[in-house]
Amino acid sequence: MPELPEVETTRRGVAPHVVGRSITAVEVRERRLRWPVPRSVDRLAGERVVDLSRRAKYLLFDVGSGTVIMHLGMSGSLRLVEGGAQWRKHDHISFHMDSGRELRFHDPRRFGCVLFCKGDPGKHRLIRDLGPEPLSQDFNVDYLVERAAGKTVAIKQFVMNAQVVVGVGNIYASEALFMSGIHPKRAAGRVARARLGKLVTAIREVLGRSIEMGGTTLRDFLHEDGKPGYFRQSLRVYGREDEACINCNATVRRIVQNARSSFYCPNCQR
DNA sequence: AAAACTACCTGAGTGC
DNA sequence: TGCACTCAGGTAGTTT
Repeated sequence: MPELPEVETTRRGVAPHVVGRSITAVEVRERRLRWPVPRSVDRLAGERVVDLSRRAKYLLFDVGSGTVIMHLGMSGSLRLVEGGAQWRKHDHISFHMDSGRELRFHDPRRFGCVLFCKGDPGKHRLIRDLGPEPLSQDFNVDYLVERAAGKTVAIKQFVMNAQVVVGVGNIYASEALFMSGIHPKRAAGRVARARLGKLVTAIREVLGRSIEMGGTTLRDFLHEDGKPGYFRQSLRVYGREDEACINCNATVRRIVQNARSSFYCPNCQR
């Protein structure tokens, strides 16, 4: 369940080991990810990784001739291993680097993807219609007010819509709505401007703080093992059904929206 | 056009 | 101990 902070943490952890290095070989052992891994990925041997950036939860490996577009889905992870290291169950792809190490793509549920895009990745179908990055200046109250106007969709689903803003997954949506005192079922168009402002701040804060925590607990990605879980301990409502609200002591509730659990305080969130 | 629903997948957890 | 079952969740694509 990598949310945006984990993807960013992964990017920062992996970048020093791949940017500026050449790929010497690519091994694809399991092609059946969200979409089949194209043969163009196998042919990346000899390419140099010029940059590793992120757009939404997509990792973008700029290799000069194009861009590897990677998504970790629900259960994906990247790990650097010594050359020739044992393949683990669910290791699907290995990028051999000229450092002698290998970058392994691991994804038990195979919801992730590894694609190759020639030309501008910003024009790729997966990228082109995405909303602003939550930590950018483009994501602000004026923008959100404009997008929410007249919308009857629940605010929770609205903020999880990647065409509105990227990187707000199920957990952070619950957290941000709690922090801004908005009921998850409230129609997006019926949230007052001031509270949309609070929501912008809350999303920024919760994502920003998690990225910082990821930074401080950053594994070295050479001996990565297990889940970081660096936000688990600081969740305010998510997963706390039937427990006392940390603000008012009322009982935290869980409802299901679009087949996703939403946690909220019926007293603090209206 | 917008909203609702479906498919994809495996590991963890639960109940019998 | 083991089987059968449910749940979790990102997101593109399809249906209503």
